[in-house]
Amino acid sequence: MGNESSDLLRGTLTTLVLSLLASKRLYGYEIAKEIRERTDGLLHLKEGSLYPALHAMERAGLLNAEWVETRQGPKRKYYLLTRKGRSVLAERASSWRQFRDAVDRIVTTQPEGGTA
Amino acid sequence: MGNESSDLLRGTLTTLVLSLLASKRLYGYEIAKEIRERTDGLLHLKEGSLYPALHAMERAGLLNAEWVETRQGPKRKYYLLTRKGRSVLAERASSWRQFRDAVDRIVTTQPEGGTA
DNA sequence: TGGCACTATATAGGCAGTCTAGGCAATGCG
DNA sequence: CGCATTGCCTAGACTGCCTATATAGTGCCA
Repeated sequence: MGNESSDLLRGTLTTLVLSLLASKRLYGYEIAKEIRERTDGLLHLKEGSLYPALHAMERAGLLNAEWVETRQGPKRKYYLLTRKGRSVLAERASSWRQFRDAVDRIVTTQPEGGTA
Repeated sequence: MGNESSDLLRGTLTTLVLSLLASKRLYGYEIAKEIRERTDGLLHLKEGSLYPALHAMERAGLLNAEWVETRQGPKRKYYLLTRKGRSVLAERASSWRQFRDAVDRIVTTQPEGGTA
């Protein structure tokens, strides 16, 4: 029945990215690393998911991008929230909490019961 | 960018159904209703999602089904957890909590910041 | 009698977001 | 030189939830 953690991630990835970018500008590779580290490896979005998502968010006017040369290594594409991105983040974060609480209302309840 | 609440649901639907069936046997239509009511309409899985999901879970050995005639109206197909279903529920519920906490570690943090 | 709403299950086909798998380029290290 | 790491990117596959539709029995009301 598919990859569970990918499916859980679905619909949350955008919210996660927006949340990280709320406090400081980050580049793609860094976003992936942050999420991995801040969740002890539990969440790790693949680059094949992240970059297209970033592009979509940019197209949707949620992010602005800016290329930055580095002294060493490849150049980085930094992203930061637009005003619209900030307001979408607020909505998204709110729906996440509602969704989370709704699920908890059903899942966290664990009464004893018989087995078939 | 698609239907957000559907995407959030993705990967959780199975867990929700298993959770409900942990306490008592239910039929499909009833499951949908319960979830809608217990979450004040916030979560409502469509029949086109629910029935195929139930079939898949049955095929996977998580549920047993049993047809029951009713005095009035169409007959109902009641589902109840198998032993395997119960153990999968335990795993699923656990990953849900881990996922939930991981997301909260990133999303719930909302520092002030400038806008682009 | 016809029409509608509700209960109840079911399926086919579509959509979209994540993944797999690959490519490109620069740096540093053994 | 080969390899790991950083860093970005894309095409195509996968898959689970969706829309839309079908079937069928019941009850209600005009």
